[in-house]
Amino acid sequence: MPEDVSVTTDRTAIDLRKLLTYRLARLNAQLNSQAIRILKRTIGVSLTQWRVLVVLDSNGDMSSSSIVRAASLDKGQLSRTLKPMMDEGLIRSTQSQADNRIFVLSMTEKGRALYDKALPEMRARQKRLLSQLSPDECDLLFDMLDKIGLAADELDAQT
Amino acid sequence: MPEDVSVTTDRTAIDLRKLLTYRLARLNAQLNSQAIRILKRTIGVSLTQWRVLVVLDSNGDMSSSSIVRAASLDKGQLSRTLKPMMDEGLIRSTQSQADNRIFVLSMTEKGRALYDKALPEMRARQKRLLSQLSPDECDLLFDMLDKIGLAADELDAQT
DNA sequence: TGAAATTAGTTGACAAGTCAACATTAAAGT
DNA sequence: ACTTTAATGTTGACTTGTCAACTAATTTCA
Repeated sequence: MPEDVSVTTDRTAIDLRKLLTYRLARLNAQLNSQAIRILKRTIGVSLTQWRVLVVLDSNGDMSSSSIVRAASLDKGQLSRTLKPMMDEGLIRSTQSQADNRIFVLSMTEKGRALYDKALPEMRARQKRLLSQLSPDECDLLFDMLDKIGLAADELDAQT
Repeated sequence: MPEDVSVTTDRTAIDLRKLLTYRLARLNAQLNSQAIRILKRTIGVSLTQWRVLVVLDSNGDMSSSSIVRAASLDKGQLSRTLKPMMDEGLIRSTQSQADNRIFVLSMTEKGRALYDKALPEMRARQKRLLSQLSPDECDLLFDMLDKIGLAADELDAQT
């Protein structure tokens, strides 16, 4: 393996690793690709498709726009995600009688079967990822993520 | 504002908010778009371009592949990122005499000027994002991010 | 030395994420 | 009632991220 070609002495990546946003981006990319790999292998759905199923399972039948709000997805992205899911019979859409703009989405039996098939591994993974943290640390982590998000909101508000 | 159309009672987003990977994805997206907005407004560079400048500043002149390693970027993505930066004179590339495959990249005066212009706001932002955390909590946060990343590595290794 | 393996960097192909325009329908305000 | 405003969901355009193929240069090692 050849030496890194650095004109200065090598302070490699020290600074970057102290940058919160960079660290989060890296970790997120790592976790994303892991989830994508697992989902592809076990039930052949995309991560976004999986998140739709999670939302439908935890919130019950709901409209596109409700999913957009619940999962903070882009509505265009969601619209395009749903199409193949309906084609493959994972979800079903029924137009609301009360509001003709709205289509209520629900999991089909096939959708639920796939969901249930991948759920154990996905749950185990979440647990495993947090396994090196004490329950207290875990709570604190979620707290801190909240605080950081709020701090970001405030920054936006000021500008 | 119309009511959410949910057939079941509304357990909205409770489950999703407890999912680590989902939370990280959300926060990351939020921070990303904030950084992109700031960089566009202040000096008109993309986030990836900015990260290249950060790496070059902290590590000194270095090759593409060193940047790839330091910042965990895709080498294709980096190659395409560098092109417009050279066109606009933010960085300069010199072929290594020792190894003809390697082009050593360095910031130009113009590149450094832009970097210095945005740096205060970007630094202030990082600080601000962490301002609601005590120094201890902050250290713990980085620790936990490390642990989660390692746990993910182990999961990958087992499969 | 010289064949095989490795590395640097570019390019193409494609998936995922973001933003804005649009038609349709419903809600709000006068 | 009716004009204005806002919400739903689809689509197009564009950016970013990811993976793999490829050429050229270098290293490894028999």
